Amino acid sequence: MRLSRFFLPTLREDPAEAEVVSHKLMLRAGMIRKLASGIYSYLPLGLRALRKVENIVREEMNRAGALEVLLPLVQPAELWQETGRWKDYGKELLRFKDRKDHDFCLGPTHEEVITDLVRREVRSYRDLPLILYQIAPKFRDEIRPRFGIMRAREFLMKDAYSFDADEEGLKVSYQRMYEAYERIFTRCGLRFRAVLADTGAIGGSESHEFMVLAETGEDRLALCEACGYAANVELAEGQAYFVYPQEEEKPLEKVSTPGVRSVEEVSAFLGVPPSKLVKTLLYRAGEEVVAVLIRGDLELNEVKLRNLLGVAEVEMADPETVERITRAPVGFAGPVGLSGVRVLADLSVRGLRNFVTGANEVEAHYVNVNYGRDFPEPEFHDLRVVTEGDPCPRCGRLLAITRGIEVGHIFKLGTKYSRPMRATFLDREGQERPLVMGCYGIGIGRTVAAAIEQNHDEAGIVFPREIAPFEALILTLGPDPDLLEASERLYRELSGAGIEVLWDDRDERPGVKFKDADLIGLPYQVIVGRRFRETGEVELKERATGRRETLSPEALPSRLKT
RNA sequence: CGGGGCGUAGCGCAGCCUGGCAGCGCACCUGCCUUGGGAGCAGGGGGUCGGCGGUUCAAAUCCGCCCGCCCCGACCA
Repeated sequence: MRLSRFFLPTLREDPAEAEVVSHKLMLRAGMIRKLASGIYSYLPLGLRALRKVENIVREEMNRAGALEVLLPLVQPAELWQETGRWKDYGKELLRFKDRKDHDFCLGPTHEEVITDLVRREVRSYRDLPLILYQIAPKFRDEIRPRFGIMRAREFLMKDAYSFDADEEGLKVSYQRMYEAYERIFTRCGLRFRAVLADTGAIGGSESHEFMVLAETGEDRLALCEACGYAANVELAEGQAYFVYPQEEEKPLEKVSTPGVRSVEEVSAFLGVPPSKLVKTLLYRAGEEVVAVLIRGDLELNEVKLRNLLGVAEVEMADPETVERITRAPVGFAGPVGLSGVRVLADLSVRGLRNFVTGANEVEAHYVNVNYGRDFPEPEFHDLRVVTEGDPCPRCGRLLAITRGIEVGHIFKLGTKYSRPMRATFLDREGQERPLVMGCYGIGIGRTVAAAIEQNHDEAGIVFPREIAPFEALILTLGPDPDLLEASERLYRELSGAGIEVLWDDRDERPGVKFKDADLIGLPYQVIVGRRFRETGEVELKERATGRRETLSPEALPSRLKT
């Protein structure tokens, strides 16, 4: 492709709207443009990178025995009512009516549609296992679209669904997909980890997320280098017991703490470390309000709380509720004398003696609080976010916390959808049984963004070879006819050798061409300039390393093929 | 949805506080010149100042309402 005929609007400056590198670079490199919040157009260069990832995914899905289909984006409400998700999915599901006033939605995911398809066609265990997938747009009306294409509302996703006769079969399908995912992200040139994950709104029993390791990732991961344990901190298990020194119980004392509310303030005011404080957090879970006690220096894990309470959603109680229950403004809640709510406590509180809590009274805290004596022993559960240096729940060594970008997520669904939708088959004994399902997603655009997040420098993108929009860029430095002629010959030869090559034949000065070349980050730059005039040779620059070599034009095709 | 910020030429921004010519850099067009890291000179085109309403002799600027976008939190590929 000749650059003079290509559509590549590069930007010299960072766009004001972009914050993270991948977003800035994708805009600057002319890969994407925004149409509305979370809604993007792909320009030719961006689309080529997207297609590269898409093709890797397609190849590996096919290799794993999955079959490609294409499912509708627009879906009737009736299907979603069958599984109850028309009510449960919330505002992320974009709903609308057609001209006949029938309810529809844009598909944020396709469990309902695929289950409907399969229940109509699959009758027998002989048809199983079956894995279907598609690579198609999804629409999720995200609360806060972010980071460009990384969290878009409309995005391209690969979603696969497995159907098996039993749990054993599901295990095999799941493993097969897990391995395909490892191959996919490896081929995309990414450093990633598969981690245990919460199943969230999709549901099911077991789940792994594939996380690209990057500082800008929205997720935190707990990793144990000793035994390989890896989990999203959302569900990484906190250690069972903290061992506290045995202290004598001291007498309960109420102290005045004027204007002092937060853990830091109380800690500084009383001269007591945060780990000697116990926070009392009030949460609303549906109709119920619960109080959760947790050590002052630790963070409550809302996912664990949600799963413990068996509800879809928990949220911090609003100030009015806090005041009604504690009879004090926010900042002074405590377990002593608290009534009318269920009191839960993180394991970090077990065994802790003589701690500090709010006194349920304006500007007052209790010191030397002890459960069992000053208030009833609470229910202890693992409710905290694990932190750096926590022991690994498997082997007890220290956990490290890193950040990651979720590019893939796989779930064992079981019969969560097949049962309500009555997707059944007849087993060998002629028994009707529900299909056992799994589902497997990959964010295609997100994978491109994550790859850029992980592979760039000050000058621009450094595309991993397998997903680069082109393999090489020929830079013709100067308007001389002989340079142009030689460049064109090279361009034809490389193209003819099956190498995807872009030729910067624009009438621009060398500096402009070099800057754009580094910005768009193709793996190789072929420089036809001064050296060619002198010796008839061209220069090959590797984008990733900056390494340059000089060689004859004839030697180039075979050099680039290795 | 809560909190913070921003909307002025294609992009990046100044002007707004203190009302009175709509500006700067880059990009774009023409000519000359230049060709190994975003050249130079000369000339030129491009604006509902996010929208609507109000105040005023006069509004980008002051006031009100609305819209859009970005960032931080809860959701997710």
